[in-house]
Amino acid sequence: MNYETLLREHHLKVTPQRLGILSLMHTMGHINIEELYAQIKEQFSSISLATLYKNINAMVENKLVTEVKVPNVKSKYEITKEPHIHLLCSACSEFIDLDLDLHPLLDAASSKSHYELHGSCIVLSGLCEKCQKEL
Amino acid sequence: MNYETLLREHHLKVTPQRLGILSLMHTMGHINIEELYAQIKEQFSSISLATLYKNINAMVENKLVTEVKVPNVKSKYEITKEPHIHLLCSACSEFIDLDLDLHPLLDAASSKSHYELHGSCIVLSGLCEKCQKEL
DNA sequence: ACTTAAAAGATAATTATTTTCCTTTACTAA
DNA sequence: TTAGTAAAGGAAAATAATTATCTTTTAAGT
Repeated sequence: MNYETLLREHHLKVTPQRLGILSLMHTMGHINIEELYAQIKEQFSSISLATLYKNINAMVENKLVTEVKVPNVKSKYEITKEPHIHLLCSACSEFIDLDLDLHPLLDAASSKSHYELHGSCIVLSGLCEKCQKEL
Repeated sequence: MNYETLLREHHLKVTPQRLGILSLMHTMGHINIEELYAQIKEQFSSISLATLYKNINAMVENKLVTEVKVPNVKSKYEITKEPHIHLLCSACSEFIDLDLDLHPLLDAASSKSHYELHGSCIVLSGLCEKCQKEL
């Protein structure tokens, strides 16, 4: 993925900090501000938290980045991709992404057999494969 | 609805403040802390915001109340009911509730013809009937 | 290179939420 | 019904999260 053109396409100036943020977001998948700040500081030791917020906000406004809000977990951010479902593992708080063609999943959710509906939001909580095995 | 038994069933002490909160939540539907505080103060002029938070949190933990988190809008709370979809009107920020049998809606969302997918969360944004007509 | 608008960084300010501590109240069981 | 107790309420302070302000630096077009 070319982050430089990605920024340009979204009418955002290209800066080293922004390239770093996008690169991290890409490799880490869903990431929250805290984690992102800890990581980015290894590259840009003097980066300000305000800068991070300003950039994230700018990117979210331009829909380059998407904010994922779910109950009990800090907002996570990801580079915008095709519409999809975030299945939240209730054990390790990792997301598993599923595409929108989720009819069997929805059925499972409403019957509460395998997946638990987390709150009344349609974001579903369940155990990821990793955690499933550890039970 | 009997709020007293509702509280007892969820192992929460019955207090006038809690009855007031539940009553407001029931009549107002989805409501955020700010609105709730403004309303509840008319009944309990000396109620503390901390009390409100403590009660909401207790009720959410006991799943008596559900928190609905969506992008760009303050968290709203509702008395827990059957799993359902919150369709957020992008004009007036009201919710329209839909049951989980939403296959045609999902199709519409993914084709982006009628409903707009809001972020990557499956909570959908669109115009409610009221706003739809005003366009 | 020069110019300019925007971004970065530091810090302060705001806003949102939680904690603390003391008083009051709901519930239990005698 | 009332005495005891654990929990709830209220006020204020503390903490956490986010945004605004201001000055310096930098990206990008001429």
